[in-house]
Amino acid sequence: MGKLEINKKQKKDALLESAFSLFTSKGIQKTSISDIVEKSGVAKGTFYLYFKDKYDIRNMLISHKASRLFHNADQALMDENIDNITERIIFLADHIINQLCENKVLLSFISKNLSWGIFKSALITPSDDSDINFYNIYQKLIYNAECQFKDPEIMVFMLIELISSTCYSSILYDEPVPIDKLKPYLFDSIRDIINRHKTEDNIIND
Amino acid sequence: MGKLEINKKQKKDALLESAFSLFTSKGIQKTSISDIVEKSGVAKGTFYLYFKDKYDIRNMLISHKASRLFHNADQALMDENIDNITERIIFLADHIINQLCENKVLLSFISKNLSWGIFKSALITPSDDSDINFYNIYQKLIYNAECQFKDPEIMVFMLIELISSTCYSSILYDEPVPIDKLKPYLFDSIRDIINRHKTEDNIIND
Amino acid sequence: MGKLEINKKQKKDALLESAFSLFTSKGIQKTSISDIVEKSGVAKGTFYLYFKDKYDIRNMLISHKASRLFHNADQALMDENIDNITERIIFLADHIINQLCENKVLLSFISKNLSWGIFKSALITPSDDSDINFYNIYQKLIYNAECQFKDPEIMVFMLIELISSTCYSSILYDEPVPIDKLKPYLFDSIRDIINRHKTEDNIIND
Amino acid sequence: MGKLEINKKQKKDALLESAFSLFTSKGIQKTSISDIVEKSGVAKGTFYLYFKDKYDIRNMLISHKASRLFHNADQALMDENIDNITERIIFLADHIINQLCENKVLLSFISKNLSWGIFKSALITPSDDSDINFYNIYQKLIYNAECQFKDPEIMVFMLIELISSTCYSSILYDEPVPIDKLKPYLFDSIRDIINRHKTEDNIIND
DNA sequence: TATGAATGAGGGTTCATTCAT
DNA sequence: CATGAATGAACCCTCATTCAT
Repeated sequence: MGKLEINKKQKKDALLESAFSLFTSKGIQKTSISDIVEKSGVAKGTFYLYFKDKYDIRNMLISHKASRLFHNADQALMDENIDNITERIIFLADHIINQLCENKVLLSFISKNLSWGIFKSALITPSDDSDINFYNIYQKLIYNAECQFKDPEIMVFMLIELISSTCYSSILYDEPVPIDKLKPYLFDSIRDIINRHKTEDNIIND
Repeated sequence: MGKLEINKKQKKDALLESAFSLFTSKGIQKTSISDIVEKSGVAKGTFYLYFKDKYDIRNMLISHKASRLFHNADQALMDENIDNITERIIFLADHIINQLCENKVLLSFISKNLSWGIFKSALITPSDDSDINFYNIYQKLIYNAECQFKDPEIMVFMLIELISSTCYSSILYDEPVPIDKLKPYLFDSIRDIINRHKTEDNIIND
Repeated sequence: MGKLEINKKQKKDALLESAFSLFTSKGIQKTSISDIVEKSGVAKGTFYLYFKDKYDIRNMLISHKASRLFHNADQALMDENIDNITERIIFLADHIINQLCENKVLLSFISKNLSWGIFKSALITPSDDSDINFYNIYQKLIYNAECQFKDPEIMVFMLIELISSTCYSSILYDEPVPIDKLKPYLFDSIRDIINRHKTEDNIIND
Repeated sequence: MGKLEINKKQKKDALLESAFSLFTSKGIQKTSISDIVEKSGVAKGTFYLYFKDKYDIRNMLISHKASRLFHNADQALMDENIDNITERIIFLADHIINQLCENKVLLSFISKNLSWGIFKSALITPSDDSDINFYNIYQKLIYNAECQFKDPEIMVFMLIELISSTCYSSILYDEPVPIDKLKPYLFDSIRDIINRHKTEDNIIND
């Protein structure tokens, strides 16, 4: 990579990092492009060399940050030896929840956006610097499962919506209870949802 | 109520209705106070006699509109004769979902805001023109139930988060499936969540 | 007129005068709205209370200034006693040319714009503060003439285009000759054009 | 011409052609140097190796395009056998008008600029790639005429101003009438102007 | 010669808020 | 109470120009 290319990457990364920092500290609406370039130490025009507008940089950030969450969880799953699909999903959920507990600003940033719409648009399209995306993980899980599902897409949809919306309030505000108190109930519901989608000859009582 | 007071109420109502219409048609961010007062036919300064800013009027609207949803569902429930608490909750959920299907702009307005945080701030505080609020309905349901629950607040929290976040995508975008296809799965999950919270001596198989 | 209305008129007039001064001294392209409001001593937002943009204020100025030119010439014509339509037109042309000689910045401002297109859009629509417009003068001239014309609109068109485009260069740059040297030729051509449009039974040798 | 010189000429020509295309399609004001270099497929800095700024390239274009108009008309005139100076001028005017009718974007580009000022600065100075210029044609016409003129420069000035300003409106907007309806009147006026400039012993009645 | 990333001043425009009427 | 003209800071974005490569 030439000197110039390194310089460009540094500029873009500086803008992404500054934007993330500002978005999470003062909110997207209150963050201006002036704020971002000032924090990045580049000129205003430089922003427009790399991004269309504020929402362009936001989408890139969400895509990037969210795919990292899933990638990390998936990596950790590989080190475990869990043969049960239900427990594999629980493991992934738990791992992601734990990452979000450690990184609350990230949670508040992607939180409400980490729902179904974003999966289709952001996670399927691989981010610049890696081949990881949510669909690889999803397919590996479902197709390698020891049992069959009916409407697996609905199942995943319900899991993601339930997990993301309950965790947001619980992790960030301890409302209605802290995440550790919520988890048992949440994992029970995850199991219920999965079981409801198993085809009849595979029902496993847990 | 004197002529002057009626006049004041008319102005405030006009502002609320105009704001709702604009918020739902062009979004809150893109709606300016100029827009609101112009549509209301009042002067700009008048806005500040009734509301602090744009977000003040938004909160009043959410509170008002959401409590109407629950109130309508509760009224309809009274006409039915359902003795089973689980099915009473299902009935309420179904009724609210149907209202939102009929009124998609309302859904997109309160949608993501119709989560736990808003209940505490908006629904508990009774709105100006009625005594209805969510807590009345909640208490009537839980305390008159034929069985006992452990952690009922967590149960309600999970129900609301699951319902509101899945319906948003399903009703508005038919993603991942239209609401009619989602409902069976959703109601099953609601039943599961409720059953998980019943104290052991009350378990009812459904 | 209330105090407030006087104040408003003063603001608008200040903006118009400042804009005219700047347009004529540094050109329309180089004049910014910041320049105009600064010279007017009003806030930037105030500009947008009265005008849509820079070209809106330009059009108002052209319309206003051009109609004044014709009005002045027409007033002067009334004091004369010229019964010949050709010489009445020459008198008007001469008077307007003289006004433009006295006011070269005005010439350079409306100059190239003072052509056919502008008559239709700007001069027919009466300006705010007077009923004068070009069409009144035009009709008075043509319909009260002692003779008839074929295609009078083409005649007026050719006269205006010839006069305005030749005077621009001659008055402002003495190119190819100063206006006083040009006038005899110009007036001869005006007479020729008018004669060409007289219906046959009215030809007057001059 | 070396390979390098050919390359340079290609770059400059690409810039000129791109600029002309953009100037005529979106206007000079709205065309940026970025637009020009992008369309040309050269780098931004390269523009400044050949032109000072946007107005520099515009002037070169006007000069080049206008001289082609006159050159074409003059070439066509040579194929004719018109011994009358008046009709030779009419022929040239007609030919140029016809070229402009065929190429309205060219008309709108040079239109209002095709007046006296531009002849001195643009047409007298021969363009890079040809010896043609307006003054050759002018001198050939006047000095080879079968009669003498007084103030021939004023005559040409008036002809050009009359023709260019009336044609602009008539060809582009059919205002006040389409060019075909205007031509008879215009050519009559051209004849009148020429006749007025003939020295007395040469007057030809037409 | 040629490049194109970087600049940053300056453009037009919006709009929440104030306050004299 | 109600008005709406006035404000002016702040916004986003463009683009001519430079200069290290």
